[in-house]
Amino acid sequence: MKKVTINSVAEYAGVSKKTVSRVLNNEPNVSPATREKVLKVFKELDYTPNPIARGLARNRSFIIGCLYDNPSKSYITRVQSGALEACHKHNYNLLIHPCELRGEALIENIEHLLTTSRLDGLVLTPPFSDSQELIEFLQKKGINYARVASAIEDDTSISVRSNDEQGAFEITEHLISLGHSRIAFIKGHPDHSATEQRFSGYQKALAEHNIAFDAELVAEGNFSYHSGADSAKEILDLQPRPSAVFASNDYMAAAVLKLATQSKLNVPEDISIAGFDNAPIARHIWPGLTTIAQPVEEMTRQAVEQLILQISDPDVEKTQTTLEAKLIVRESTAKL
Amino acid sequence: MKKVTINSVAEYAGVSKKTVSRVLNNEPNVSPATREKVLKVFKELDYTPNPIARGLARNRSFIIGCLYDNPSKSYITRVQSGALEACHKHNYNLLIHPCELRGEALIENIEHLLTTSRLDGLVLTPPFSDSQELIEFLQKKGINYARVASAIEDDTSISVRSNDEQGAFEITEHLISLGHSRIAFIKGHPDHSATEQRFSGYQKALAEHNIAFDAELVAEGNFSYHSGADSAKEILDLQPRPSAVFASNDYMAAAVLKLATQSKLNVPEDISIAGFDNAPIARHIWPGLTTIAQPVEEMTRQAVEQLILQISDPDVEKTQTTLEAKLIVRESTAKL
DNA sequence: CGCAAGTCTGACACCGGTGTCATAATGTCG
DNA sequence: CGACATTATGACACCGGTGTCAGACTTGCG
Repeated sequence: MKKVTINSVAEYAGVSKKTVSRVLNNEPNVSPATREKVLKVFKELDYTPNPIARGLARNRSFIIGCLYDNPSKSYITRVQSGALEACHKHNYNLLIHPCELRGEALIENIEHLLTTSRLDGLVLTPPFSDSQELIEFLQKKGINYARVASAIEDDTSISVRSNDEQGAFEITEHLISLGHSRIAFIKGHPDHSATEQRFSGYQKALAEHNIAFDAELVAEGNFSYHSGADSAKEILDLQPRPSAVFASNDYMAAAVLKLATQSKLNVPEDISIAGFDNAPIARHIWPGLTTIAQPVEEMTRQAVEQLILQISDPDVEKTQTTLEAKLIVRESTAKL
Repeated sequence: MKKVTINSVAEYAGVSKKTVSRVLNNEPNVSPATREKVLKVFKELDYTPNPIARGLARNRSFIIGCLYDNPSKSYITRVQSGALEACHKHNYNLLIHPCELRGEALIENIEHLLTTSRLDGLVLTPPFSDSQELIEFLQKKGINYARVASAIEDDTSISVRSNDEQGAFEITEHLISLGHSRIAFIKGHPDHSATEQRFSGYQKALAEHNIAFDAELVAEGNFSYHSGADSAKEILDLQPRPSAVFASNDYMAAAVLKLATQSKLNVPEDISIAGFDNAPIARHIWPGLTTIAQPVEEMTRQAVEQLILQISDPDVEKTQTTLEAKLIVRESTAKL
């Protein structure tokens, strides 16, 4: 099968390759007759323009890279789905690149990524959106990027986040309003800025309602189901047992629920459980988890939209947006 | 910031750009002194080769595309993870492209994908790995591809699958060995070849043990949690109620479990439930689901390995591989 | 020492498109 | 109908690399 290039099309149609290029890009100043003729040749020869050549000439790849290092599969797919929506709308594609924040080779890794594929921009999801080192590197290299769900204030980059502190405040307040005062808390991964935000919301709600903060009730997790299971063990063994548990995400909350159920505790009669994120698992288990719905897709979608805007016009102002999180009450929390 | 190209490096180092290119690609026939000199200039100017220009000259993008249309997030992330492992090993990157099999615009969609990004190859996951139309299109276009988890026999393409029929047979036999004979079955999505395979394994196990097949016990699902919930309703209302349910994947099984628990049935005492896939949810809920572990990552990894081999040497033979599925017994199934 | 073989290097075309600019063809208007 | 604006088209350089090939410079060996 012979390759069909713009040259063969031009020759076959009896026009210059520039004219073919004009038809290809719907540029003006081509007579209808010529345009028709060229379009017919496209069909006849089954011509497909070469995106690489195009990219070289325009210095664009129309590919956005998505960086993540996150144990939650559902978070990742939600991020991807939001990013893809924005990409496809603007004829971009999405390349995914999971890697480890802690690997000392992070910068090398990203450098290698940029050497093997030219990317027009990068979406940084937690914990990368919080990595000062990475951000400085990208700025030095002049790579466009957008930060998703980072609490770091920085008006020199595009950033879309949701109000984690407020969400954590609300769900803690929800538990308090049900009569709970002995509320355990499971923290997230220390590299994520959301971890501090959620913890702070929990503490503020306690303070607001004059409940003394008790460090004994706080367990260290890292957002993974497994870490939730470990923390659950600690918490359920406390004397007296807390009447409610607020885990920093739904996976850890699901782990608490599983262990509680295994231990013959009834949820929510014996203990209330709340999560965060509104991951699919929150409604796939029984009882369904009371949680905070974070607009992950929407955050990522907006971030990528902004990023693409930025790519096509570097002078556009870089905006910072904060979206609202929403309390979702299901069956896992009840009156004390 | 001025762009650093191979030309500026060559000029600065006082050599030809071809020599720079040689150093870049570790080609022989460069004197150690020259090589050192050029490498030093790389550092000094902070030079990064342009992957697009490279791609144009070599007619390669070093990007593999991954096609999917699957409601299961965990399946998708497992596919991605296997594909990424193989890609990174060979310095390829992965571009993801979810799209709808049923959209009448499938071919156009893929054509557009190939027009916007030049991909060196495509991994087809179910249901695309079963789409004759797509496969013919790719062959016509001369695009390399590999098929994952398709039951279609076709020795002209790379294919890696697991033995779904055998897996379904084993899990059904497991239920039978526990004393169950009234075993309900929830089918998967009709577009996936696995659906027929699993159904057939179920039927064969029944036949093997002289249990009459009863069409009333079969519900139509589509692999989604939601469809599982609908089917669960039908099944739990049957008179007499089946003593076991085998759902074609874990999401649908989880839906059955949730509805059963809500209906005050004890699992597995009152009803046994089995799934398929060993998705994370199978061990995140209580009781844990008895299921079949499919080596999804490994299948995809092998498929992409083969695909990359194919890309670098078109004469390599296209292989078909079948991997084993494995029964995992958890708490959701018990003696009648 | 002389010649063949091997090592290094650069000139130049090429990959398949796009941007710039000159020029030809056509249209407008007094 | 001539002067001028507008539209249509192509020649050519260019994007930033790689492949081919020729020529200069070393080396080995009879």
